[in-house]
Amino acid sequence: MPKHIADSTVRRLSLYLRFVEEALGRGLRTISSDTLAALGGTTSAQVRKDLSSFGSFGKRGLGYPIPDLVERLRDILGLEREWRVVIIGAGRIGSALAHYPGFSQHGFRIVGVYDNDAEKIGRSWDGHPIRDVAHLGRDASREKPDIAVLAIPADTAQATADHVVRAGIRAILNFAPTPLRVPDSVTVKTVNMALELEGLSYALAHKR
Amino acid sequence: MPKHIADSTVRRLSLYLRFVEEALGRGLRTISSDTLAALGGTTSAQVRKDLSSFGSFGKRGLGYPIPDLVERLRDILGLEREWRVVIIGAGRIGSALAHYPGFSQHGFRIVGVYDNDAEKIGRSWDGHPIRDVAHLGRDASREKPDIAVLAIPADTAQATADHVVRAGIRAILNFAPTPLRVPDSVTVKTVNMALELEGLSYALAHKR
DNA sequence: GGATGTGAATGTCTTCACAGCT
DNA sequence: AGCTGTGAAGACATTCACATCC
Repeated sequence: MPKHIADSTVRRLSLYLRFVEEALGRGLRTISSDTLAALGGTTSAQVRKDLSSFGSFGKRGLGYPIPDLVERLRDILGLEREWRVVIIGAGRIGSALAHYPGFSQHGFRIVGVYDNDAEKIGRSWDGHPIRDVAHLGRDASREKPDIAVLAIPADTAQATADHVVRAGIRAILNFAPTPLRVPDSVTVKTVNMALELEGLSYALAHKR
Repeated sequence: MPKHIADSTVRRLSLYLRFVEEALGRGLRTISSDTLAALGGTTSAQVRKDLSSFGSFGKRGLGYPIPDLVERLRDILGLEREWRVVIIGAGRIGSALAHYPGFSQHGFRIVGVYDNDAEKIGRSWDGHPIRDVAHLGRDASREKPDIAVLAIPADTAQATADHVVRAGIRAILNFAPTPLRVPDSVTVKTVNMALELEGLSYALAHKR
């Protein structure tokens, strides 16, 4: 097991897991790096490198045994346990995420929903009471959330992230269109839809 | 102007644009690679490399003139013109995107909303009538959309993407949690929230 | 002096190609 | 024969460091 696994590798492992789970559901017994590569839009060498980072459990001449592979990938990705998630920003994005297929399926459980809008606080949101974000620290010491989803505007994102970090939460999924500064002990993934759109705009503007 | 600009570079350019626009709004005149690097979470050398790919328009000893930089970046990213967007899948994700600040601000205009659910077709969605996705080809020849946003489940995503490609649309923003196969002439960006969450899960599971 | 622009060095990720196991 | 596992090569991206210019 190497010191460090690249982000891009982890993303591919998640993809493989999805395909392998599907193959498992169809009752298949083994799957080859070639097949996984075709499904995941990569190459067989890449698949083998990715998987061999964590030990060799494929069978030469046959491929990877599917039940083993599912278990191994779920284990590597930390999906054998349940992660406790708070959503900060009771708006459309958080709602979309909460309804994402695979959110609860893959062990992500919403344990709290927060907002800073007095109009919203106290109301119900997809079955969860909306709490005041000012109480996050107090609640967190009791409920020990693992992940905070920031679904709020850019201008309050950094302050809220600081708040989240102080509450002892060590992972942030950031939908605010701005990078966040956090200590090394905290992991952030930013999903910036504006960047994706502008990437498409760039491609359209420059493509022959 | 080099043959090819990396995706990661384009993403950073989008970020820089956001910061420079903000600086412009505050009436600043120039901005240094150091300042941009701090805002964007990168290094000054990286900023200079990124910008110099498109010619040199910084002033040594001063930094980059902000109005020029805004214009140049908007031009590079293709944001001087309006892009016509269709949203396929009249659900929460599409709705969240449509309300994203900067969507219309940055020249992305929704020209059609589609679904395949007979219950939804004909209803109104954020002021747009929901149309039958079966009519996309016919509509597209008239309305010439540039970008299709796929906000639909994984199992129909590839077939819908094929449909979109046949309709002559050359850019896809894919929120379905699966990679898409499209011809080289079509650009796809996939936003897979499950992958981001699992990336956090991985980090939490492995961090000391 | 202060900040850019850029070749060279470094670091990281991907692809190749083939030995080795089943 | 078929397919994995993996060093070595190659491609790509980032960082360094310094000459260059305002």
